[in-house]
Order: sequence, then structure tokens, then C-alpha cells
Amino acid sequence: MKKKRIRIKDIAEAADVSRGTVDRVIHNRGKVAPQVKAKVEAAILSLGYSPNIIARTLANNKEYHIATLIPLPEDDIFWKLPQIGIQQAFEATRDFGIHIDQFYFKMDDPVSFVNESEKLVEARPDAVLMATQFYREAINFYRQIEKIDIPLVGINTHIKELDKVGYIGQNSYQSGVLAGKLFDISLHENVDILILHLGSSVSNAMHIMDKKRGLMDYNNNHNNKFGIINVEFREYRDLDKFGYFLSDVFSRETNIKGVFITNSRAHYFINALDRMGISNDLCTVGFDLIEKNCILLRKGEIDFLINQDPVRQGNLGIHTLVDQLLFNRSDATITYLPLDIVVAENLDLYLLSNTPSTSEIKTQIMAK
Amino acid sequence: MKKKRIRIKDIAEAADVSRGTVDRVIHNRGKVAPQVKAKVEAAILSLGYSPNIIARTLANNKEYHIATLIPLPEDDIFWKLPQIGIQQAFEATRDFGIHIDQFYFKMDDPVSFVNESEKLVEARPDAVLMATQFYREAINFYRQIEKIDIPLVGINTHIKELDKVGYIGQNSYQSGVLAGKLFDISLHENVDILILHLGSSVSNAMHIMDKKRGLMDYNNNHNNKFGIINVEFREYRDLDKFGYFLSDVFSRETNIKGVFITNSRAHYFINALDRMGISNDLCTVGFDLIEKNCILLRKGEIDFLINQDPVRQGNLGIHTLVDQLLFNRSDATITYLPLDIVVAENLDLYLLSNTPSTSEIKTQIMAK
DNA sequence: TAACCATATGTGCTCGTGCACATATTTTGA
DNA sequence: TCAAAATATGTGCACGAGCACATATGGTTA
Repeated sequence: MKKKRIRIKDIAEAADVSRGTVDRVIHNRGKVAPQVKAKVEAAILSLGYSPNIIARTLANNKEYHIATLIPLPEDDIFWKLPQIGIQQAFEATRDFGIHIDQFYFKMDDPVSFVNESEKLVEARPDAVLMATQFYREAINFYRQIEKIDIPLVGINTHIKELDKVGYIGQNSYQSGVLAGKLFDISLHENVDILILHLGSSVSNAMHIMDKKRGLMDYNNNHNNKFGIINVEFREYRDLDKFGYFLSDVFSRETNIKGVFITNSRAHYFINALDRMGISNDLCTVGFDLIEKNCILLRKGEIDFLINQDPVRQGNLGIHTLVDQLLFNRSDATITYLPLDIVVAENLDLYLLSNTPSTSEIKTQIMAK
Repeated sequence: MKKKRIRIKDIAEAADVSRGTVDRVIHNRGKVAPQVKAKVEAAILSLGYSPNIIARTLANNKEYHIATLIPLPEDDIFWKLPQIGIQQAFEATRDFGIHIDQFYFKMDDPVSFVNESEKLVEARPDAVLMATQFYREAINFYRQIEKIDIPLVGINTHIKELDKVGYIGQNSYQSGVLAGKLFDISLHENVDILILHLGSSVSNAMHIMDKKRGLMDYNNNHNNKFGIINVEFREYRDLDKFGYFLSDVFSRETNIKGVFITNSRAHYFINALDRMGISNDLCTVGFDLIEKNCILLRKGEIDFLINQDPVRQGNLGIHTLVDQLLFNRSDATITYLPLDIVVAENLDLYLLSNTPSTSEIKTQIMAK
């Protein structure tokens, strides 16, 4: 009834050799006579051996250092979220000898990214988790990592050119398509939708462009139901300037009924509208469950937030690297997380579910 | 720079006692002089000791049996999904000595539930995961489990009376509210919404009633924008009968523009409509990403599916129990998973993300 | 003061693997 | 035919914690 877990020792006995020989076969260390090797392999197969990861980890007693390179959480609250996921993953993998060394750069400053990335390389980590919108700089950084031949996983922003890099995050194009669907549900025909890119380095940020393409493709595939107006604005933090800019846009374009803010800064838009006293009868679609957005979603000032689960991105990113370090599983390619449609009525459930079960965290390390 | 992980041996040296004494203090086994105990406790605190779960698990070398009691996956495809999550959790926790013994009952047959639950009790498991819609029978079963004093976690259906039982699943009431919101977005005022309960044992199933209440409350809080028509039908599998039933309903109620199917059987509804040649210009809201629903969502026959992530329910359920067995963490209370709004445009991403990273699975076991 | 008991403290083995080193067996060359 | 070299195989310890058992210490009593 109770079938015992097969150990190396069991294999050794079955194949009538010593533990050492079995060990050599398992790890392909050579120095085993061909017929003995065959015998051992047969025993492994017939008894159904799979290594006990607990014992293996204990015996290995290795320390691994994973370096992370993400924007300063102080610069933009959004980046606190992956940070939480990274922290969770750290707690979970601590017993497996995983250490996490964090490097932060200023999110609007490519030079700071380059500086920090150099510090990171000097620290000689065993793996790297990176999140950046700087396209060229990211590719340069990857070249360096490639030289020292350690695994790299990117989150949040998909740098398509780097095929061999793992990516965990959202499908930006598809999130644009989804935004199109949301406007389609909420608005009548023949109104205009404003696509609003807030922030610098927009043109160096591929994923922002992908979102735009997604929305426009959706519109094309639905008989160009909407007019699309595309606009960029850098100084969004200056509510006065931003407000004047907006009242200018809305006075010229009087048919705007939907607004698509392509990053997590929808709350700046709402605040600027508010300050100018422009009435908000718009359908607003933004991104990310940062606090200021959530408040406005509850109030009904924002209609939809598309969630890319940044907590999970950070968490999964670390776990993917741990997989590679501990189990040499090198299938780290592209993982798109779901695009959650968040409205006032399901918001709280998303916010609460960021605390995974202890055991859920811990087990993520081992399965073969 | 490199701070080594503190071991029992380190504490022992710091407090100038033996490993055994430290062990006794940690596990409160007594037989330690008070002043020595204080000294050891001080050392533990100042050095910041936390046990190495890897080593602990290996040394304990215990086997735990978790029994599951869920409806037969063959009876209703929906139940294949928690099954996947349970299986994933099993792979993940196998090395921690966790075994899973599964018991299945016929989902429409309370007697079969009782029979299987008796078999389960005879198997003397160390913990139980249960999913059932049978209210009375569930409470009875719980009484038995209470006697043998092992942890029990329920998934999918929240039996509110059993406070001490862990629950992981959806907030049914809130899912009704959310459905209200979806109709609100999609439909004009003054149309009717049909709430359709398909299947037997509806009145013995609390959570179905909660969904209805949620929708009706939403409507009340929004000036009773919609008319609500509430209907049950048992023989939904018989497409002819079901079709006639529907054409009767729709000929009497000609203002129905929205249909809310309160469980995972929306596809039966669409098929019955189709068979009767009733045109589908309805806004349809259903539950769960089972294959037949997904196909209809893609085709546009179903507008929204609310997802309660049953895979994750099964997965988390097992992990919660493992937490308790391995770490005596008894904070297993109520965990509501997010309510995902799924449309054709984000469906695939939900379907793909059911494969968690290996490491993510494995680590879920340990964090203290 | 020896004998005894109770309590306090220390030691050694175990879990399953990995790896270094020790030992056994076969092959090679003069 | 025997030693040296090359290869094959076996053994012992370590990883960190848990637990059983061995030993030490202090106190009580005859």
C-alpha cells in the first residue's frame, strides 16, 4: 500500500553496485563500465528514481547570489510592487541558499541605469533580474551579462531583441487590444479616443508603442468605430502645465469620450482634469493597481485599470532564476501573465490576494 | 559582507551550551535550567536564528497524508481544474513527504458524498481538502473530522457555518455584484436581466443564492436600473427540454437583454438557445474557463466569464494544509481569490498562466 | 559518605545526496 | 611475469536539525 520513496541506496542495491557508482551514473561523471552503467540506468528506470531535492539542497550547501536591477521604488510607486514580489521570493528561497542583492536606478535617467549596471557586474552575481524601459541601454547591459554567461530574466518591459533572455510580464500589444475592447463595451460609435503617453523616454520604450498598436488594431478590426487621437506629454508631474495642456487638447478635440493612459500614471491625468475643472464624463482606462489609481477607481473617476500583476512578476522572475540555478532548467523563455480587468467591484480582491500562502511560496523551488 | 546563516551549532557556541540544550529550548521540551534557558533565548534573538527548513524536513523524515474529497472530474469538466491544481501542489510537496489520497463523489448525489466521506475517514488522513455544494452533508462531515481533530480546508463553496474551517475560493456575493457591474457597462437602462440557475440542489447550495443577492443588491444600489427575472432549471442537459423551457421564458419576457448563468454551465444555455433558433443579441455573463465556455467566449456568444481560478484554489488549498502540517501555522481562515473578468481578448493569457514555475511551486512550502 | 534519584546537559546517530578520497580491478608495456 | 598506470568501484564524511540515549550534576536520605 505504502510505497516508499526510492533512494540512491535502493538503486545501488538493486543494481548490485555501490552508492558512488549510482551517483556517477546520475551525474554523468564517467568512470563507469558501460555494462554497469546500463544496469544502473535500468534500475533507475524500473524503480522510478527521482532525487530527493531536500537532501540534495542540504548536501550541496551552495550559496547563490541573484542581483536585481529595477527603478527606485521611491521614484514611482509602481516599482514598489515588483519589489514586494522579489522580497516574497527571497523569504521563500532563503533556505535554499539564495541571496538577493538589489541595485536601483533612477527611472528617468539612463546614465544612472548604466552606473548601477556596472556596480552590479562588479558584484559578480550568479543570475540577474532586470526591469528597464531603456531599450538601447538594456541591450548593452545584456551584452555584458552574456560575456559572464549567467542567466538573465527581464520583467515588465519586453525587450524583443533579446531572445535568449527570459521575460515575465505582460503582453503589451494585447493590453492595447484589451483596452480597445473595454472602450467598445463602454462607448457609442463615432466618438474619439485619446491615447495619452505620459513621461519621458516614450519613444525609447517599445512596450508603450505596442499598447498603442494594440488599441489601433482593435479599432481597425472593428470598422474604425472610434477616432483615435495620439498625444505625448512629458511634464505630467507639473499639474498646472499638464492641466493647460489638457484643456488645450479638449478644447480642440470636443468629441473625446475615452482616454487611454498607457502607463501607471492615470491618477495624474485625473488630477489635472480636476484642477482645470474639466468635467469627467470620460471612459478612462489606465494601468496598474497603485494606491492613487485605486482610490480614483473606487470613486468612479477611473473606469478600468488593467493589471499586470507586478508583484507576481517580481516573484516569478526570481523563482525562474532559482529554477535555473538549482535545477538547470533552462526553459526560461517568455511568460505572459494574465491581463486583469479591474473595476471598483473586484478591486479589493486583487489587492488582498497579494499575500500567498507560506507553503505556496516555499514549494515553488523544487519540482523536477 | 557575507553573513552566514545562523545554525543551532552557532547558538550553542554563543551560549556556551551543547546543541541538545538549544534544541530543548527551541522545542520547549523542558529539562533546561531557567537561567540557561534565558541565556539561550538571548543568543537566539541576538544572532537571529531561524531554522533551516531543508534540514528540518530531512531530519523529520515524516510522511503526511492529505485526503481530498471533490466531485468526479468526469461528471463536470469544471472539476478537472482544481484537480490540476491539486496535482501541481502534490508534485511540489512530494519531497516534503506529502502524499495525496483522492476521493471523488458524484456531483449531483449526496449519498455518494456521504459514502466517500466515510471511506475517507477510514483512511485516517492527516488533513482534508473538501469541495462540495451539499450544505447539510458538509456540516455532518465536518463534525466527524472535528472529532479526529485534523485540519480541514474547503474550496469553491463557502460553508459559512464552519468558521474554524479554512476556505479558499471566491466571494460568491461579490461575484454577483461584479456581474451587476458588467451588465451596467454593457446594457441600457430599463431592460430585464434573467438570472438562470442550472442544475439540481440549487436551494441546498448557499453560494448560488449569494450570487443572486449580489446582483440584486448592485441593482438596488443603482436605482433599480434593470428588471430582474429569477429562474431555475434542473434538466439543462436535455437540450430539447431546456430549449422549450427557454423559448417559453423568452416569449413571456420579451425585454430580457442580459442573462446571468450562476455556475459554469453557460454553454448549455447558449446551445439550447441555438437549437431553438433564438437569436443571441443578449449580454451573457457566466462563470469559469471550462473549454466549452471558452469556445463560446471566443465566438462572441458569451460576453463575459467570471473566473474563480479553480486551479489555484486546489493548489492553494493543498498548500495551506501543508503549511499547517509542516509549520503548525494555523492561520488558515478565509482566502478570497480575485474575480477575474474574462473576455475574448484576455482569455488566452488566463489559460496559459496555469503553469507555474517549478521553483514557484517548490518554495511555497517553507517561509516562516 | 555512599547510594540513590531527579534533573540537567552532552553526544552520537539518522535522514538522502554530493563529493573527495581510498581501494580494487583491469590494462599496458618492457 | 610483474610493476606501473589507467580505470573502475567502494567508503566516509559533511550538510543542519531531531531525537534517543549517555553522562554529568545537585540534592536528599539512610
